[in-house]
Amino acid sequence: MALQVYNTLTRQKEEFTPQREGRVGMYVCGPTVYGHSHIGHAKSYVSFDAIVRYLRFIGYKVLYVQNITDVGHLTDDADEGEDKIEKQSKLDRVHPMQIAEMYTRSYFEDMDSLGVLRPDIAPRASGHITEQIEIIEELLKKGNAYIAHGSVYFDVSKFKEYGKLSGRSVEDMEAGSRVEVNPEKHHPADFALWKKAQPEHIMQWPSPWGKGYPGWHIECSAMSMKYLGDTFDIHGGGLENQFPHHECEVAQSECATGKQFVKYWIHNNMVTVNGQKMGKSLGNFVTLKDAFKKFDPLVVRFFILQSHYRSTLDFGDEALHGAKVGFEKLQNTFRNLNEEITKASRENRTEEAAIDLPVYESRFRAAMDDDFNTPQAIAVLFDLSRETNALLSLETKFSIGSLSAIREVFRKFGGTVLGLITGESGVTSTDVQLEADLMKLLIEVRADVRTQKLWSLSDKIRDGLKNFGITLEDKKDGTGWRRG
RNA sequence: GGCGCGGUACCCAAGUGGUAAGGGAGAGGUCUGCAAAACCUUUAUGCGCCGGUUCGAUCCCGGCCCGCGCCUCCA
Repeated sequence: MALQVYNTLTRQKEEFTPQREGRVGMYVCGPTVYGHSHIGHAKSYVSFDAIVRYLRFIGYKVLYVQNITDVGHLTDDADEGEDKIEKQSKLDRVHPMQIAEMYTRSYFEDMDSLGVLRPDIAPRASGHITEQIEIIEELLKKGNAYIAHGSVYFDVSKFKEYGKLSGRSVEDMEAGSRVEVNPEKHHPADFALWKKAQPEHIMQWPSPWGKGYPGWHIECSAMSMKYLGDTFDIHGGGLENQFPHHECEVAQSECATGKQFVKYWIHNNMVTVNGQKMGKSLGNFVTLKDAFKKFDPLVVRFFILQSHYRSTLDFGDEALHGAKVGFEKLQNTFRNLNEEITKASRENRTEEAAIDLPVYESRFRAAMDDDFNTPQAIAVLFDLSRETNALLSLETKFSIGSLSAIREVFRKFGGTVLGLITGESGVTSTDVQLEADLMKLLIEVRADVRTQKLWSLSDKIRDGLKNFGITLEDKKDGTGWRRG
């Protein structure tokens, strides 16, 4: 069964076949960096992270490009309003590029915490002004755009396929228009490619049409095609950007090149809070930095992957708590398995565990092949977890070989693909080593105390450690400990 | 008004034309000094409502109700 991907362009699942065998070019709309990232960003980029990881896992060489929007994204109607970055810079009384730089760093910091692999290229819009101007010139040359008072607009009437991605027609939009039409535009659906800058505008660049700055949509066309070619395999982004942003990208790109822009469009759904969309303009958003104070970033990642990327995800404390406990269950299994492997390495065991790992592997891959169904893939991991726990609780002690085989499956699927299972040492810093030695000593002392049945003293140690965030677990063959 | 999505147990959330994954919470049990962890058993005769197609529908079709998204910036 080959990989099936839901393509917004055709509104159905399709077998995934990249244009060049073995290689995938993928572009995902990145953040506009004028504030800290929120849960919505997390859902989007964690989802695409899982997609990239899986594509690589099944053997594709993926070039993953994700832009940073640091200019041109306006606060209001796509062709009016103020530049978001510049607005924030005025509020904070610092240079716009300082705002962009600060929140770009903040963004990557949060994504790193979530275990999101960095894109291969993270181009800045402000660093690609010339590429954007080139496309605009091409569009003017071909008659797909027009100049009005120093600004340049895309002429929607010249692209008869406008609306094919979002499934709407220009006529439909006129009827429901809620926004006052910019008088410079020939048609309400026309959109800005280049905006003339007022003298006080900080971010402006010279262009054939005078000083100005680029419209929002053009940056993605310029940067994606620069690094991935005129036609590339996957373009991803949030559902709310399907229209107008992505529709405009298609229009301007295909008019400029005369070729198909993107083969597969992948849109991820929104995060809601109490059933309502979470958005910057609604003021009900939760920043990741705040969320991480209450929940481990990997718990947030797990929570996100437990629902499908095309479903909405309702963010709430109760649900997050459920995710926390479930995630810990998975981690416990993996830790216990590692401990058992350590023991097995010191003993001569020959018993093989009867566990059908290939079945787990094929179930996992079938889930991911079906439009990246991470919730189902995680369910497979839980099934494996339960069977592993059952094996570990048996009297029989299994060989290091059969235990390691199980660990490999956890590492591959839980680690490499889903990015949930990380760590398990390899490198131990001196602090970690000291901690381990101290814990070993404490546990030994407590064991002595317990043989003398001095329970209150024994519990004092356990309760005290609990206050430091360390949990002791007494098992048949000794006491284990963990953080949390 | 136009376009689109969803309504699955107490909560989160997959899914299939043949009788409902997984996680959390709850209940009972095993283990244990106790706790924690883990394991076993259990928890929707039912998948918004009403019709239709079918041997059979939660899944297909039609209608209705409710919620949500896009059509203005947003991942």
